[in-house]
Amino acid sequence: MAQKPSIPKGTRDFSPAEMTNRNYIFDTVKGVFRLFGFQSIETPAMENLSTLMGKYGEEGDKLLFKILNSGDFAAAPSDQELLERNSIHLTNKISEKGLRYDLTVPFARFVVQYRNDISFPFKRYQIQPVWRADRPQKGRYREFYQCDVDIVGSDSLLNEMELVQIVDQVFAKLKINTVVKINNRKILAGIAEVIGEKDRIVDITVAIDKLDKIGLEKVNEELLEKGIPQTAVEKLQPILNLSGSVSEKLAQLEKVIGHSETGEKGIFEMRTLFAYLDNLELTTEVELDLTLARGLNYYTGAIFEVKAKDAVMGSICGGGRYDDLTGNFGMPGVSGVGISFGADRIYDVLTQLNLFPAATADSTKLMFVNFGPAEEAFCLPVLAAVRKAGINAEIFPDKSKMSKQMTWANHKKIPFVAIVGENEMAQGKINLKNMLSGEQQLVNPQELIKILSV
RNA sequence: GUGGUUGUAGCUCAGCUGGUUAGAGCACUGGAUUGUGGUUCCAGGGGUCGUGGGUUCAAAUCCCAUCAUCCACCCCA
Repeated sequence: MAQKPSIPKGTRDFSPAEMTNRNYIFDTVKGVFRLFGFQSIETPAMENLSTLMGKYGEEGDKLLFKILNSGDFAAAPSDQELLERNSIHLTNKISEKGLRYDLTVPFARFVVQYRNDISFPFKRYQIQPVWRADRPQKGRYREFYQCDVDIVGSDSLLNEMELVQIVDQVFAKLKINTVVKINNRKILAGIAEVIGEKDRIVDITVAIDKLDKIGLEKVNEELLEKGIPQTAVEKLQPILNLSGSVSEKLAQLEKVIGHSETGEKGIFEMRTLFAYLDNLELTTEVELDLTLARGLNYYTGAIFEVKAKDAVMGSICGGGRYDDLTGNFGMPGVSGVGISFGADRIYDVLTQLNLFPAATADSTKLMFVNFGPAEEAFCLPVLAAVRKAGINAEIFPDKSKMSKQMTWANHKKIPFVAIVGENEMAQGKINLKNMLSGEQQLVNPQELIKILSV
């Protein structure tokens, strides 16, 4: 096969048709964000590695795309360092920038950097691509768009409530049935504390996160494998078996971890949030899921994850509260909470469920057939008038065979074609063809605009 | 990082246990219809069978390697 050009693994091109659908998602999301008082910002694709490293856990650091330093990067490391072949040390010498892994950490950096210009609480949204050096598979890309909304500088649980409302409204508009799973890192920390394995919180949460996927027995196996003592695993069992309503679950949980200060605080936060949510009219299902963990290191309070009920797909939306992210950049004591919509997974879900709207309001409505210079001269003023009336219109740029021009209009799904030749010009009229019905009618320019305006 | 799947025309794929000029549908180009697309009919162009090596009289087909791909695990949007 002849060599074909290609793009890197896990990246994609977007055709005009795909962009129409992607813009439908972005426009929907933006509309809801603005409705709740969020403002847009953008940050660069690349950040200093010092900004990104250490914020996402060990796994996250591995998945960062690093950018090779410009110039003679091979001169920087010493012979000794080159011989060591230690990738981590070497990376520090030859790369100081990386592509952003998410939008939350760059946002925290932004907040600290412009703290004097920002009036808190600061509510921003940001829709940009992020990059992860993951192995691509279904619903997983190396370049994908996140749509983030965050509030920073307020620890009110009203923010958590509004984020759930935003999720609810976005997916209601997109007509995706969803379930919002909510948990709290403080509860997870409380659990780890109570079973006497405070330092193993990551291993414990990662294991119990798999409860509905691999079942209780396998979770216990994994916990033991990771070196959690039998006694601790036993203490965990009542928590893994919790059932009932949200308040029932929380009451049972309180008996077990209530004497942990952190755990109690987590329970209080969840009670408050669910009390708020009870008073809202939500379309989406909301549940307290004590097995929800989420890998990102920086979460400290509520955590969210949203799944589409009718589609096979990982979470399409996720987020949570982070109390000290800005502290990493030298601005302690500022709490933030936010959520991120995965535009590409939402796209895949909408495709799976065939939920994209058929109407394409942004495409061409009228095309003028081109018969040559004389006809052009007649059509161009009419075309200008049509555009002035706000109607998307164009003229075929070349004088080619009519069937070619018609085929082109057809492929572009243009609903009306204006055919103007000698006969029409003699009458000062336009032959307007409806491409759906095939009907044609002779009209003057004013009538043309009137017909197309409806 | 670990395991598996698949690589044949622009796209989606067929090609049985190795056998002569490698096929189909869609797409494309031309014609039937020199001012009419979407339907129909006819004709045409387009393929180092991912790459490299091996077995064989003979390889798209069997073996090895390699690259790419998709899927699953890990982790995550």
